[in-house]
Amino acid sequence: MSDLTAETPIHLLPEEPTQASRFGKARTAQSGALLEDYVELISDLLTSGGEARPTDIARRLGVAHATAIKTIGRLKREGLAVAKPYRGVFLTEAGESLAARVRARHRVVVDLLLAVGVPFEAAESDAEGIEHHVSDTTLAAFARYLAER
Amino acid sequence: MSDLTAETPIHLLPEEPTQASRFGKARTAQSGALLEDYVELISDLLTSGGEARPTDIARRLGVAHATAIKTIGRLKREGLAVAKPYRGVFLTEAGESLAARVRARHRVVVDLLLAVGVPFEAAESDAEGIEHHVSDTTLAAFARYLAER
DNA sequence: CTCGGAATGTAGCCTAGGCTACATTCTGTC
DNA sequence: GACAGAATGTAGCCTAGGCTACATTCCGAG
Ligand SMILES: [Mn+2]
Ligand SMILES: [Mn+2]
Ligand SMILES: [Mn+2]
Ligand SMILES: [Mn+2]
Repeated sequence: MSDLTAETPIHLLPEEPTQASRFGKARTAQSGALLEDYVELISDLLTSGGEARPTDIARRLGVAHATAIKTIGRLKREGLAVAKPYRGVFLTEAGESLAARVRARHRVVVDLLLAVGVPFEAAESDAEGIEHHVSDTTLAAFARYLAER
Repeated sequence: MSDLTAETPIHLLPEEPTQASRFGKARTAQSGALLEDYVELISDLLTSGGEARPTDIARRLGVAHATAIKTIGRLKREGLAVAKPYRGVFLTEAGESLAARVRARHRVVVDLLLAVGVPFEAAESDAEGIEHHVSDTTLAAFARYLAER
């Protein structure tokens, strides 16, 4: 190749700061993902069974109970949950509020995937990861699409 | 509440093994995300400029150069890239092949987001995280939707 | 040809999030 | 009421992926 760059599309690569900011946002979103899944799950367990025990949380998530307990400790440090030894886990106001938002977003993401033709199990499975990367802007667009469909 | 559970929807919670498997898939997908972004970016840099230097990679990703170099080491260990000291980074067959798949998927995800009404910058930004959680099944559904639209 | 600045590489530190192994506490059954 | 088994908690290990600080190498201007 000599001095072409003629018929190749110009904007193949985004500019550096733009791209760096996109990657940075993805990293930030990912760092909150685990806490989001925990509060959503704890809220579900509290609603459906009245209690959220570390063992149940661990089994639902598919991790060792020690892993769950350690993460519950982080939920407490971040003010999302409270738990006294051997007494189960409960959510703070902040935790409940986060859980509500996370649950609503999860449902919208699944519904959108179904609406564009994704099979049910793939929709539920992929949504578990996708949901954490859906911004408010995108969520609003999804809701609008579902409403106007 | 006494012994109701009457007018509440039955299938609010998925069964344990099902849910655990969904969370597990999300964890697995996440663990490959960084490598995917690296090979896609390296491929872009090689195509557009002929070389992929650690400094450029780091600047594009918004991380310190030492972080990029460490991850490049992991790419080498996993057989996705080759690099001799001070000589830039290149992709193996496996790396190129992964990059091609990742780039194609990235584009489909962005196109689908745009198609359902997500604004451009949100689409590009969210896609950077979402793409890593889109299974082959879901990707196929996206492509079909875009084709039939 | 030299030498200074940029790029590259190395070392070491930190946190998150997995795990196993072991210690402790609780609780339902007899 | 004792006690075995389940649940809970603790300790310690590992890897990934960030970072800063410092050491080394390269290369282009003069
Ligand atoms: Mn999730
Ligand atoms: Mn979810
Ligand atoms: Mn990405
Ligand atoms: Mn991408």
